[in-house]
Amino acid sequence: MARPAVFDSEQLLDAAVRLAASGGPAAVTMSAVAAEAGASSGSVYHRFAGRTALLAEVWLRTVEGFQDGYFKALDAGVDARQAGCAAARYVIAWSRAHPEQAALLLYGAEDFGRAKWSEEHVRRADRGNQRVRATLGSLTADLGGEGPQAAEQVALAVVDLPLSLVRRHLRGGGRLPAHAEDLAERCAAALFDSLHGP
Amino acid sequence: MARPAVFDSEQLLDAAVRLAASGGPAAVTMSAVAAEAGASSGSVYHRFAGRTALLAEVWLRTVEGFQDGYFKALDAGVDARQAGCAAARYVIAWSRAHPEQAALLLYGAEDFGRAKWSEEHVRRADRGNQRVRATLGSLTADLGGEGPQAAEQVALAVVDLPLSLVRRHLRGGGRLPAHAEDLAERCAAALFDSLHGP
DNA sequence: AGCTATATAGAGACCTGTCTCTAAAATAGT
DNA sequence: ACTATTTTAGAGACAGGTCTCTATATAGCT
Repeated sequence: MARPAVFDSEQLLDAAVRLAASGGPAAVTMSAVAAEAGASSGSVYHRFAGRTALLAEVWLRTVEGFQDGYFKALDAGVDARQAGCAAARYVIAWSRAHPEQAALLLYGAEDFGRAKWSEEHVRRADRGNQRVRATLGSLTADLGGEGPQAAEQVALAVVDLPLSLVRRHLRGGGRLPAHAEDLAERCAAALFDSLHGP
Repeated sequence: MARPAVFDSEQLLDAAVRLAASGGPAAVTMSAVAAEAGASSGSVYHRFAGRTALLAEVWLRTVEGFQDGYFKALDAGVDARQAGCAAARYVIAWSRAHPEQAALLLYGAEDFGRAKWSEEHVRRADRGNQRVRATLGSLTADLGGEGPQAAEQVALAVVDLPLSLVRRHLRGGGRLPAHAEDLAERCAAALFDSLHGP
């Protein structure tokens, strides 16, 4: 009943991911995305209300894709310590499997223009953040940690520290070494143990 | 013998720091710096060859300013463990004292256009990186760590982890809480101890 | 006062990116 | 074939940034 689409949103977002991975959020312009996907600028504007919306979509799709597996990894372990270690490993494994998307994750929502996002996009971002906060809060409790400092230490162990490891290797075009998962897990475990230890 | 300068490079770089802190490297445009410093664009071009050079200078001045105290902190301790802890604390303390410059440090040289820098600027950056690598290498050895994984773990403890803590609080406009130094030191110590421990 | 060396002001050419708008293309159902 | 609907192509107005260039200002020295 109508002309079939040649370019769908996913294709254009894929192009945006490639651009952001190699040149940062600033490289994601409407015309660059069009060129990267082999489309015209009109096609990009047909799918996205403007650059602000495109940046929000590419960020949210990436973060939500990452979080999907992240929560599964956290649920898998038999005890809290194993769950936390699995989460730390997952950050590395996912980044190894999706290096371009991982490069996106090393930026923040602010770098993708969060200040200009629509309410709907902000809500989607907040929902994800809220879910992470809640999950890490109960992980902290299960690990025997108490107070905001303990929660922060756990967040560092299972989010920031693995991401730092990714940043250290992906910035500069390299790949993640084979031992990265082990290193992330060892560091996370050390931080878990120091929650009560001496 | 000549007209005295109204705007010197430092003033303009200070303006660039303020812009980068609030809007990221993308906000550091020649005209924005001129406006922020109350100068004309001509004055900015008189001091810097172009936007590429300005970005390189503001990044390098910030990093080198940070590293000055960082090396001193690493030298101060009586043993390697204390030196490492002092370094971790220093990252937090410096960021607390210089929140705008700290916001810069959360980006990378790539975000400041490293790919387009002059050879001279690249050399300056490499020199600093090299010095950090060497210092952390001997710190790792003094801590009894062996191999590239140990060096990486030490770097995570005394550079990336404290910076993650800073990122976690400064992104979103907040301030560093009072306990941040203690938290950074505790985490660093835990990572040092897991170098040999079980 | 005139000269020289340096600094600033700001106009304007050029480029790139955003976004709007119109025309054309393509398909399923009638 | 015709129509309704959706999609694409791409021209062009507009905004903002980079960089060049010229005119002007200000100090010390003679």
